[in-house]
Amino acid sequence: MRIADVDVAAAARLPADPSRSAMLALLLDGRAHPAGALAQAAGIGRPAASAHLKQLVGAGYLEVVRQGRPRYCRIARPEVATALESLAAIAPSLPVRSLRQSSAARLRATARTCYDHLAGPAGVLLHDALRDHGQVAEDAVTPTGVSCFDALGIDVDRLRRGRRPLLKTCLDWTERRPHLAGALPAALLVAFTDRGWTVRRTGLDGAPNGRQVEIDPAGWEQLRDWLGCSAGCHRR
Amino acid sequence: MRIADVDVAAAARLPADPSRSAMLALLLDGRAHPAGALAQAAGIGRPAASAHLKQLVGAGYLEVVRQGRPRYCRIARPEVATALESLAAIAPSLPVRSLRQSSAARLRATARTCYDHLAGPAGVLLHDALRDHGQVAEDAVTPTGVSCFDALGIDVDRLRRGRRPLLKTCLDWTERRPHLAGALPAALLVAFTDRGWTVRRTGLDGAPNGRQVEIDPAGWEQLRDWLGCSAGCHRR
DNA sequence: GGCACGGTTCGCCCGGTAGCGAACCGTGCC
DNA sequence: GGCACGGTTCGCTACCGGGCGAACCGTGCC
Repeated sequence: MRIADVDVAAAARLPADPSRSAMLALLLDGRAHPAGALAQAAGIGRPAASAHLKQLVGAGYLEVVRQGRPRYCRIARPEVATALESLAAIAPSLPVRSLRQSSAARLRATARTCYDHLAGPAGVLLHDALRDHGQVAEDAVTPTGVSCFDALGIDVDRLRRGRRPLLKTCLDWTERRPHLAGALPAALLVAFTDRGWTVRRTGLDGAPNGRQVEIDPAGWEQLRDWLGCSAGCHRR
Repeated sequence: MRIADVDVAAAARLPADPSRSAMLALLLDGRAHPAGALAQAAGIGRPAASAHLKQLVGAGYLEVVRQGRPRYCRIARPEVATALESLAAIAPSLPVRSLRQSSAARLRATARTCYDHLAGPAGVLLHDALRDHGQVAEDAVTPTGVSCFDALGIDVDRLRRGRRPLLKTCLDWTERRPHLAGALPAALLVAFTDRGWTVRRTGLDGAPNGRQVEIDPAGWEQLRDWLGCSAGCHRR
């Protein structure tokens, strides 16, 4: 491949836009993100983000994975990541970096919600702990689990009577590992929030979507304590 | 260096323009080129090329070397070349490639003129041969050289009486090695052209600058024969 | 000194394109 | 079926930025 035979300008045009490069920078973690999150990261509206993603997918930079309702995008080929990183090597440093922005990024890294239940690292940790300690087995709640959740004020039998599935395994696209969805995880998030372990946010950029969850260090410790306690429930 | 801390969009903006990427592609040979040649390669006017080069130099992509009147530009850091090559790896192939364009590139690679004398690979070859074989020594023509050039119909003594320096060593920026400039090399180019070894072109893009020189394979062979003959002049 | 040439600056035009709001669509949930 | 939500399409506006012509500048040559 000779440099004169390819259209370098076309390749550079896509990351040359600040909105697209912000999306790509977020996607450089190798994980898949929904279009809405990418729009939020770029600071633009959904229509604009949709147009950008259309271009990026059309150029073969990104690929789309369907997982439930939303569309998840991730970097399609390692060459794309390589090109972005080599561009970063000659890129000037960003002049200012707001505290709000950096704290938002840190927040996003530790906890988020998937609709109405805990996802992200905390969601995966919850999934692993409940499965390891026997409260959950094969997408079902075990008898030990019922009593353990009852201690948090959750009536598993009542949830089981509802139309919503009690428990589903959902692949977490920010962690690429499974977390738990369904009526029980939703109730667990409510229980965690009631106890102040997790706090609903109004949105990273002030938008009132209320889908973000904050776990401060103290809450994180208490949540992990409960997960350890749940192990005790099992042994008991 | 974290990807979120640098302005990837700013880095990609420069090669995203077709004119700039054409210049950069030409400069990827690692050699220095004058601004006019870069404008020609990009197919734009001098003012536009000047503005582009100003941006590329300001961003640290290129550096400027002064050599006589014109300004020569070359890639400043290897990281820039790396970034361009990694962009080329994900770039789409150019749809069409005109025969005229490719033949022009091939032509530029083998021969060109520096104002009125032979430069490029042929100019360097000429410099090396004349110096090796004793027609030229220390920017002066030797007695053996005088008789040898006389065989081509060149009156060295007459040239010596002119105001223009007979011989100067000039660093060839496309070869990064010295070639010969001055009244004698200019007369040599005329002699070569009279014999049909070299042919003046009207310009790569049809512009009537008449500065480009073509050497077809037959002419190249004859020129090399004469350079070998000039060695005989020395031994004689 | 005069000329020629490469390069630069300035002012203007114009095309490409990102952005938004509004409306629409499809899907999952209840 | 109805609702809610994520995503898309459409139409429009506005801005950024590249291109040119004209004029100017500096330098090398004669």
